[in-house]
Amino acid sequence: MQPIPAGFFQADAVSLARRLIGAELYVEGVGGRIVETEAYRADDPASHSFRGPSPRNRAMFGPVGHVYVYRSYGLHWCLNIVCDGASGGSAVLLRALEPLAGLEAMAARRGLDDPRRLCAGPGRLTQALGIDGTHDAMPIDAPPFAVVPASGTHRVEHGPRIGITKAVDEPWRFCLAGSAFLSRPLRRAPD
DNA sequence: CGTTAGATCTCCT
DNA sequence: GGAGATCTAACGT
Repeated sequence: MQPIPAGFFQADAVSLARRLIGAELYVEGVGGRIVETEAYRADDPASHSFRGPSPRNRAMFGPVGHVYVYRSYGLHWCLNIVCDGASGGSAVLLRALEPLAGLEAMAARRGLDDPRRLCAGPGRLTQALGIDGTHDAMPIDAPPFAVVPASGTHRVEHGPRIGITKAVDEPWRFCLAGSAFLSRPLRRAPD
């Protein structure tokens, strides 16, 4: 696996969210292709960082290229990559993977074996890869994590984010066009 | 197909 | 006290 280019994560959340589509993510060799992301900017009312640092979100104000892992609705974990470190508070949420390696480990952790449902959603993705709060603030370009940049050509579509109640119209959800591994179909803007 | 309730963490008012 | 970047099972159509 080739290393991540220097400065890969040194970008604003929206451009990194787009660039991560088609890249690959592995944890202890288990993972696959990133097919769905969402951008959360520092000045974004929907972002956990909007009201400043707290014990939970402190990783969002730490080094670029580290992860922010938080507990969602009391029982799920969600994985973000911190970016745009100048002022802090900006990150990309990883929402879905196309499983490529370690399918058996994922199935065991998830309690099901349908590849389409193993990593189709932020909580499912972390469960399948064995990610929890112990990973919070770790660098994503070092073990147990590994990221491989996208290669070749592919089409990226974007639309509104999911599950939020603020800034609902910002089209900062990015998906690999035609992927069968999304958490939900993309709601496209009318022509 | 669709909608709903319940799991119970972290932060804000 | 209540909302939230979620998911699952259960139930109605």
